[in-house]
Amino acid sequence: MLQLLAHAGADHTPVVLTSRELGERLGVSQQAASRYLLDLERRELVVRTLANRRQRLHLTPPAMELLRGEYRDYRRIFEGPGRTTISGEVTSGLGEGRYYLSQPGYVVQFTERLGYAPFPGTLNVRLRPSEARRLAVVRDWNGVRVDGFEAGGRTFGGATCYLALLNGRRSHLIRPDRSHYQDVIEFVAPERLRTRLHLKDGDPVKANLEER
Amino acid sequence: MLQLLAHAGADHTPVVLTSRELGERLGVSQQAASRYLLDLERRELVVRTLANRRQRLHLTPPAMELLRGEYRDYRRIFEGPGRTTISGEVTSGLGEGRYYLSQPGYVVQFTERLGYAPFPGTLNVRLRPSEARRLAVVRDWNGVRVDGFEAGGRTFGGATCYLALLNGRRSHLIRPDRSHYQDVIEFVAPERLRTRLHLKDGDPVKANLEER
DNA sequence: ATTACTAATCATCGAGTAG
DNA sequence: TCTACTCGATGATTAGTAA
Repeated sequence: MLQLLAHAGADHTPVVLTSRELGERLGVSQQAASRYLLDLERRELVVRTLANRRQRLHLTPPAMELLRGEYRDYRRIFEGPGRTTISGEVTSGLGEGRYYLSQPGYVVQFTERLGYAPFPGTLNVRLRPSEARRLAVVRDWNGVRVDGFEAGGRTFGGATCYLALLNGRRSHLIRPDRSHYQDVIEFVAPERLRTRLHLKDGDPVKANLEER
Repeated sequence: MLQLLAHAGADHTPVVLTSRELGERLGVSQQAASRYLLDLERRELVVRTLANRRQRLHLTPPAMELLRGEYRDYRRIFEGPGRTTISGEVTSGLGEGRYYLSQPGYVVQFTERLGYAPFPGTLNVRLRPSEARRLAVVRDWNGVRVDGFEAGGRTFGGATCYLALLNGRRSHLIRPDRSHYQDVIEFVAPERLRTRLHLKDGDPVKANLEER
């Protein structure tokens, strides 16, 4: 149903579609289509405006995210896992990485889903604009999800992690859902990369990114 | 289930997966997973070899075609409809187009699904190798299907049609499932293109192909 | 351990119909 | 017309268990 609505354009503009039409295209009855819509509405995947007997439908961002996830899965089958290289130079952050990676809410998730306890701090890498553009494709990859949570009266956002070999060392690129910077990216690893790789600000680094 | 198997690599090599594992990953019981497999096997989408209690699974070509169709649908949502231009020069076929397009089995399907009664004959266009390569992407598009059938003791293969503007005229590129040539493509239209466009062998033509 | 049958349960569907 | 309710039938799922 979501796929059908997306094809009809409900991803970018409200679309008028009767439940009878939807039912026909889905091969189910009008009643079933109506129920599906109610269900999707309840799950906040579809927003409906009922103007005198005609419903206008449009898809919410979570619905598009869901469809994009499916798209990613199918693309992985036919195009294979994504792979790219990105290079930049080491830079200093504002100590935010250390702060976030000391939050238990993040630590348990990183440990469970990445398979290692993260060193409490991130390595910041500044990208040149051309490199930043190459990073855009990573958005369409299937990464390891880290969910947002609330703690101590504030909310911590979610992120997606992508396996990386940073100068040959196992690490993960972290992409926060709400990213502030575009030219600085952060890596997390089981060890302090700066020490292990003898890096200082301005040193060039190269990361091999792999999907999954 | 098919998607899951494809991800596990069952598209190119047999994979050992218990029904318990499959059930877990699908969020259903072991019994249900077993039933799904039996069903898929009956529909010839999965081939199973049961070696002493361990089943090895692999996906059949029809299953991959089914998944590819899904992939196409999702890609259309996020990448938009495909569009390309292809050029070549008019050539003479062997009169096969006329023969095929006089088969009622094809005529009714073309008429219903393309929206016009096809002129009984195709326009053949010879491509240079560089152009032929650009045609490869069309394989991943969603086209109009024309199914194969049997008539008069022989079988006629299926094909996929793609909307084209050939020198501005509405027509369809025909891609037979079992294509013999790679450098010659065929177009069908409601009228005799050769006459309407005043074409003779060797004349250059340009086709704007659009998905859907 | 497996796969898969049977029986009971449960969810889903469409017909009829109300608003 | 439209959406969406109730309800009986149909279908699917799981638990228990056999092979």
